Amino acid sequence: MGRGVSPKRAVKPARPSYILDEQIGFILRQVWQRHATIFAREIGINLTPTQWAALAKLAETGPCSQNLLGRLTAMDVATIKGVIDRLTARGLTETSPDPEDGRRLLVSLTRAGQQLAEKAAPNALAITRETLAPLDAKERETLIALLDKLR
Amino acid sequence: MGRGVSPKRAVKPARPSYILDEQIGFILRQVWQRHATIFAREIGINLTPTQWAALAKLAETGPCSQNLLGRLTAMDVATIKGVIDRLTARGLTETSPDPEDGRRLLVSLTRAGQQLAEKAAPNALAITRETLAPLDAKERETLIALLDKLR
DNA sequence: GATCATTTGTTCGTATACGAATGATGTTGC
DNA sequence: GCAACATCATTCGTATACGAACAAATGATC
Repeated sequence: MGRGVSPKRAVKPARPSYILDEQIGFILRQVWQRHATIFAREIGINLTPTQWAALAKLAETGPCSQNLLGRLTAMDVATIKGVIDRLTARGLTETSPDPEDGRRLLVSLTRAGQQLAEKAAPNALAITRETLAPLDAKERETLIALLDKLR
Repeated sequence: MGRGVSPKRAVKPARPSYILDEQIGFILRQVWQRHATIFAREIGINLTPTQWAALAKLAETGPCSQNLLGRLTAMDVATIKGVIDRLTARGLTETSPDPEDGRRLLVSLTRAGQQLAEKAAPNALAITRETLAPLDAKERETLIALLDKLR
């Protein structure tokens, strides 16, 4: 049925209106996956991207409260707690109550955490480079600028 | 130590070499997060981006094996199994052994799944539009082209 | 200074993610 | 036909993610 009805335009080829592979969400997911793969291979020590974000941010800004660290690293309060719990269990971070605010939990790097952050930073930079390797300098700049508008 | 050694260039201002917010991985994470937030608000039905990817792909290509569906939607075999299990429990997909290959588990949309996919597709397109709303047409095109190189 | 709203942190429940190990089934080479 | 290999699916363990509900501490307001 529906075959040869009219010579005018027949039935629409029924091209599905939604193509997953063309959607920005799916593309972002795949690009992130590729980056995560590169990260796992190159970071050297046993660290996830999230754990590294927390360590790097602590190294960058010094000790801060757990929730603030979560905001600085774009993590939910529940997520940052899990991350810090695991880093603390590994002796890379330590926590103490904030004397100035009884609600806050101050998070800081241990010496081991500091040393690891220093050791891993070059690898992390290499990961950034390798992720962007398919692009030339101008393309990299353009991409970052465009993504910045979508943050 | 190292203080006032030479008047030539003194001590480097110790600007940390690794700035989290400038790294492509962190930027990608934040952009993805914004997209996920838009998705959750706009998709209408109770669906995660991953679940929608599975439904949309099934609607696009018809029934296929669970692992192939996972590859088409960029999911690990363990992940796609969880997704299909939950979609099947909700009556949106169904599975059956492949008569041609005893290893395969054929996944297909139920009628309810089909109807939901049709109903959600416009919302999904709107999500894509809203995610890219901060960019004009040319910028959108450029961004997609650059991200495609990084997939 | 008592009340109310905010902030901080914890916990629970659900849903991705993915590496690794395992077992069942297919395919290929010989 | 069978041995080596690849593919498919399941399961386990660990680690994000995040909404929601909760309790403790703080701040704002009158």
